[in-house]
Amino acid sequence: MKLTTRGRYAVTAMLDLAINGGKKPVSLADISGRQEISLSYLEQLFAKLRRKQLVTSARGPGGGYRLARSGNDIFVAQIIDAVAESVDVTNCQGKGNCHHGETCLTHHLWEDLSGQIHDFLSQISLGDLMKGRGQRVNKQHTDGVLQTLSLQ
Amino acid sequence: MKLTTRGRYAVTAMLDLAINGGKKPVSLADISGRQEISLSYLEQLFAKLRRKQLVTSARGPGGGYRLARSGNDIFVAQIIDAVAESVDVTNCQGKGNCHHGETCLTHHLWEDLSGQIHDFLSQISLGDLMKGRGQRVNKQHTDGVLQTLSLQ
DNA sequence: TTATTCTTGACTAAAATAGTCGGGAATAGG
DNA sequence: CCTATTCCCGACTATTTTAGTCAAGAATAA
Repeated sequence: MKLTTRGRYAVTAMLDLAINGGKKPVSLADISGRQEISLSYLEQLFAKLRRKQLVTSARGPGGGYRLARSGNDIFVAQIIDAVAESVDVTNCQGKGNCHHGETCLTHHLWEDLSGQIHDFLSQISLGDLMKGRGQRVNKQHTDGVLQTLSLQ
Repeated sequence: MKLTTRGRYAVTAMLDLAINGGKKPVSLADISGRQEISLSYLEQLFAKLRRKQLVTSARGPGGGYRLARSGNDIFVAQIIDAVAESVDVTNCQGKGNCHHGETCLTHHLWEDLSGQIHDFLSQISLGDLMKGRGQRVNKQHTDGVLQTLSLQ
């Protein structure tokens, strides 16, 4: 899990799609205009989003992109994972010098931490972001964890 | 808030310090050896950690670094913030074309999201990471949010 | 038929990251 | 005092990633 402007672009573009997408698909040119992201760059991002089946496409005039499913079923973690290469965590693995040492300990701890962040972002959907500003969202999770998101 | 290997290095190094730091300070050479991080690179990271008062230093033979306070009072978010430059979020602000538009909306939503991640990482201390592997940590927060961290 | 829009791949510029190098300054121990 | 150790600091470099460009092509609605 990497958090950079790239992921921000993708989330922003997907949110634009969620907001402006009705029956008609939304063209990248429109998103590019509204969000001030380069068209060609958007093309690269949406190629990845499509491969991960987060959006569907339609060519030709009046074409564009649609969310592949409801915004309530698309989560921020999925978007970020789709556009960002996964972090390489193969730093000490396979080497002989970290069998029982500290390296692997801290290494795994970081992996766990990264997993926590991932889980956290897996709980926030595009729908949540749309409900958005000035409100509070309470979500009950399967594992009984109560998470209060202040999206204000 | 950016999550890259740089932050991982810093968290790893600080955790090494928390584990191996007793009465004696820990030298960067030791950390470099154990964690396989370049000494000069560690020097850069610790210069920032010191400026943010997360560690204290002692020069000369037998010198090194110490945690500035208990590991229970040093949080992952503070470490990452110390070594990573803050993300520039001044993309649309100050321009005339985003007064009431979508740009500012999504922009702020991302800011909020970033804040959520920050809050999340502000709840995990070095002490939590040390208790570590194979356990579960329950933390009760001031705002009444129950957060279950599985550090396994 | 044509304009529109996605699709793809190769390429480039700029920025961030990771790491190097060399010279200092402080200080514990002899 | 001398010396090895360790932090301290700034400049520099190589590599990788990011962001963006360009060009050609395929599908399709009107």
